Amino acid sequence: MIKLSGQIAYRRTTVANTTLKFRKGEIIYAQGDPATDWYQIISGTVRTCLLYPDGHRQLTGFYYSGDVFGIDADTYRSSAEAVAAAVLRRCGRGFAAPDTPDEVGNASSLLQGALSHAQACISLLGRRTAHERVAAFLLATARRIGGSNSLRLPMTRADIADHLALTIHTVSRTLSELARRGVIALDGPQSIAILNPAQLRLLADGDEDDRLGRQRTTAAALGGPVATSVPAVLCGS
Amino acid sequence: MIKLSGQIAYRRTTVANTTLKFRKGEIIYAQGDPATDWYQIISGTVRTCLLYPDGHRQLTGFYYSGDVFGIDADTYRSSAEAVAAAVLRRCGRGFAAPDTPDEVGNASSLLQGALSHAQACISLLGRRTAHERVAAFLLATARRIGGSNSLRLPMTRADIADHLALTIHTVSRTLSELARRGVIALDGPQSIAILNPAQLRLLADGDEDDRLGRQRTTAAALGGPVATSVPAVLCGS
DNA sequence: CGACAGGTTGAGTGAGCTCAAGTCGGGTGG
DNA sequence: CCACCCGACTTGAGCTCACTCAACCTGTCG
Repeated sequence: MIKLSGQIAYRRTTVANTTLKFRKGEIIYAQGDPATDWYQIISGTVRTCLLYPDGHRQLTGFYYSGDVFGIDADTYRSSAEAVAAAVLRRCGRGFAAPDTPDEVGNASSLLQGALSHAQACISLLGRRTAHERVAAFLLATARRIGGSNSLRLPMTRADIADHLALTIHTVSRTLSELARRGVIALDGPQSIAILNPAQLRLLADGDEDDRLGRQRTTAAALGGPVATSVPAVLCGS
Repeated sequence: MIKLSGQIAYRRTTVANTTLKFRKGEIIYAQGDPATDWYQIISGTVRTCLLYPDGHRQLTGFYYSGDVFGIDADTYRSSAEAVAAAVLRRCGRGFAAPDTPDEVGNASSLLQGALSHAQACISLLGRRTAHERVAAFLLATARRIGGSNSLRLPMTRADIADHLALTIHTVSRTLSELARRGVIALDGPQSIAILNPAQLRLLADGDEDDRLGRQRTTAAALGGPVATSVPAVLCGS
């Protein structure tokens, strides 16, 4: 087990901050459960997913070492499952109280983090083509867990597909094609090296000029995070 | 509900809570601006949108009378624009401070609301077909601004399309088909009556059995979360 | 070894995109 | 008042990208 040998100066919260272990695939909490606790990942990977009546699921995020998840108001809006074996710290209902200025942060910053995560998910889904989504996903994942340019994906193709609202076939095909084009290299299904980050960024931003002759006004495709000084197009009137 | 600890009890709220008017199409704040204020809608409609480098946009939400928007940590992650003429109350940077227990609520509940909004957006985008998205959008909008079963959409088809990640053509076609099927009635582009809410709900939940002979295993909709055994029956229409 | 889960790849199909008219209504000017 | 324009919307025709169906490969585990 993990020993928290004095790294935290002094813990005064008598709320049980227990350490839990989950095996691959285990459910941490289910959609609809009362949202009593939130969790911080000590090691491993966790996914949160929305389940629909028709059986399909939408993964709303992957969480890695250090991340916090399970921030919900009343009941959990999504379920959480271990993608790979995970060690978690469960923090009992402290999040609703706006103190805990130490450690991971207070209620507002936790919620901000959750909001940020949700908006990242929207960005992924808003991108339209499979190439854009996969490229954006790879970049986001690499930024989070990538050592230099290689990363080991802890999740399956099905997880990626349900995260990007694609099928596993399309995810697999798209990765294969990126590898064929030399943008990435696949060393087994889980191990990916990003050979051409710039190209991948172009793809993620919707620039597909290389694939088709389709010209877009990507002249200013420079990596400005936002800017988009908005040419003429703005909503009329 | 939420306990405020004494240490942050007081903080003067002399910040200007000003009332502002915006004309149709006017920008309230831009993506990337420092997020100093949040807003409450007194009247009118507002949309928030993410802008991508390639020019396309993802509307992350529509906000109506009483709603609050502009909750962001550091800088605005999306821009906000008036869909129709809007009167807003601007609330200066109070949101970062966990007080303001009066009026619309404190920081945590505002953030919860924003999070809830974001997750609704994810649900819309995660659903797959155009029919599902449009049906879900209509239901959500009717729940929010619908008097009984008729509603007047303040936004254009382009707004709806950018919200659902579809084209205006597909939105228009889908609405026309729903009208043709008698699920809704169109009285001009903006005025919609929901004639068959149950049917619309079925469509929104991914049940399209009525449209095609396509059988889904919806009989056991409560089955395993994944499974996908799919007994290859009746799939070749 | 066989069974099975995860992954890849090919062939064919169709939902939604693109391109292209055409309609409708409101505003403006002659 | 009508002619004209323009923006919003609708609708048709064709195409394409991602889904479906299907086969096969690979590695792991009992």
